[in-house]
Amino acid sequence: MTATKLIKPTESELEILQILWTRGIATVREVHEELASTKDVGYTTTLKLMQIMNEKGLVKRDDSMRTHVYQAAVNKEKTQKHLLGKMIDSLFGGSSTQLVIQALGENKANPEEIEKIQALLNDLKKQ
Amino acid sequence: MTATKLIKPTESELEILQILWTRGIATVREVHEELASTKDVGYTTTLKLMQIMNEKGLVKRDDSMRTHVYQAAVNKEKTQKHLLGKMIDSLFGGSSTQLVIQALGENKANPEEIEKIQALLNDLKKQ
DNA sequence: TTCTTTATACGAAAAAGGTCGTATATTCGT
DNA sequence: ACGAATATACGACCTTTTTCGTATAAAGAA
Repeated sequence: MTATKLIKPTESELEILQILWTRGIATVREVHEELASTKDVGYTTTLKLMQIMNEKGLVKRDDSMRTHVYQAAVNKEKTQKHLLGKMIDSLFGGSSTQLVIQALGENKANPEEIEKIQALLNDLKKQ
Repeated sequence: MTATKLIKPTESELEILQILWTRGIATVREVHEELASTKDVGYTTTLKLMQIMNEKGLVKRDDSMRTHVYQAAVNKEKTQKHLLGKMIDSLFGGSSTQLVIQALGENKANPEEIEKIQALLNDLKKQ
């Protein structure tokens, strides 16, 4: 199965993608240790998950060595945008602004990032 | 099972909640017709789903009549915030600002709503 | 009244996700 | 060389979610 576009990663798959996006490349062992520091899970579970992700095309792997080396095969920003879009549709009636308001409402954003958002908004207004 | 707090509704449950949040109250038939306009699903499927949601405490129903009348039992904004928080953690490394930037980046926000967001940001900065 | 339509209840099975045990192969240390 | 450690493959199983068929009761039409 070759993922041409727009697969929705599951929760567990997302955890693994996070790690791969950060590290660039990693072995199953490395991914697993990082996962295991947070939650209680067996090594073969992580292995199996990554094998499935490979079949789905979410990750690529170099299996020329005994220890396979994995990397993400899907783009981080694209994936974020895709999932975000789904959430906007299913939870916010299609209004991204509504989501933004909600996100800003509760959470603590630091001043520096607020500046960044304001600059972005100014750009949007000009168009 | 009485849902005091923080259940994560499934995709399908969210679709139904959407409808109930919009309409206020609705029968299974009404919910089903609205669902069926979008996707291909049987009546008893919708019924079952709503029965389960009732058990979970996601909806309440008045069954004093032969045709039961349902309404959402969970608050819309709370649910949005909850799910949003999960997504921020799992997809944006805990940074709500990152999510906001991503959401604003792609999508078309109308000028009026941009104003609203800017006002909100100004408030945040003052604190 | 009797047939048809429309409700709910309920069980069961299909689908999807996640978990792990076990088999087997390779590498490493001594 | 050989036992221990470490790798992948793979099947099986358990939950949760989604789907629907069938039974049964109430209401409506004729």
